[in-house]
Amino acid sequence: MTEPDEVLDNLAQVSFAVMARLSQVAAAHELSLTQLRVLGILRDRTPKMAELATHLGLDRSSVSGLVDRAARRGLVSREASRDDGRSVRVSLTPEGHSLAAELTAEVSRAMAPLLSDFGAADRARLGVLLGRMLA
Amino acid sequence: MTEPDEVLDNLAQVSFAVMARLSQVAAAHELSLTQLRVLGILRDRTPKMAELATHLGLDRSSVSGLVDRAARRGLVSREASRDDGRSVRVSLTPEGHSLAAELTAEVSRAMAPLLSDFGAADRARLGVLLGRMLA
DNA sequence: CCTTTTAGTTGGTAATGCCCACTACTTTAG
DNA sequence: CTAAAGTAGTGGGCATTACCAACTAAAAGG
Repeated sequence: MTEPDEVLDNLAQVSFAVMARLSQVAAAHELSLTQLRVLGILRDRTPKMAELATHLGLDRSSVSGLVDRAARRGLVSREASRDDGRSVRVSLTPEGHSLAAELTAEVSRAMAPLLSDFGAADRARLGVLLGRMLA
Repeated sequence: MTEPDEVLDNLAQVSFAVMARLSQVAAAHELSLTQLRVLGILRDRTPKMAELATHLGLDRSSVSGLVDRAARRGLVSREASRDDGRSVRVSLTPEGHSLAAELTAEVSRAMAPLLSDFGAADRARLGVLLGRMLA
């Protein structure tokens, strides 16, 4: 009998639940999940295209189009690097910043129900365990 | 100051990490994440199209194409319901079943590193906490 | 019956994300 | 210093994803 690993199974299930909620928040603002991620990443970074691609786990060419569309909406802007004439730095516009802030709040609100019946101690425990997974 | 909720933040991060690993497994078999999900769902179910759509959180029309492509690869098959001439039941072919089994194993293998420095007690604790989120 | 609801498919559209080829700039060698 | 090799980003071509709206076929209700 193939004993399914319950922890991993739950982890996958929870991850899908999280993604569903994130997608919903994104969709409410006419954004894809990836665009949401981009805004999240740019909230405290100003990476080159290639770095952004690495963060997202995507091909550089995919990020080109992604940034194109975000720029067309006035959410991000490209600035040429002065130290390297090839690279481009991507950053949030003021508009992008305020949207990102709003999205952060909405994401928290959307995810909170997942922990609705968690006390402070359990939340803390979970936070620590999840944190160790990111190490 | 916007105090970021660390638990939720970690949860989102971990979820993205899980998705990345799942996508990798899927891609290694020329499947999308959604196709992987379909195979997972069909492993212990034989739903109608509409039920499958609900499970995936997708539009019925999206599932039509999804099943089309999976069927073209010989992984799933459609059978007309006899009790309802409109509905269609989707099920795994033998080929789909063996692929699904293989994928299950690979998914476990791909996700395991996330818990590499977890002892049995921590794994159990995490499993319980995650399980409560799914209730 | 005849109308309304339901199941599924089809067509049209936009976005995603890959690979490959290309340009432009940098770096390294010779 | 110049030629070759490498790196950054873009663009085209492609299949897939997923939406909506319109459609066909079957079922249910009046």
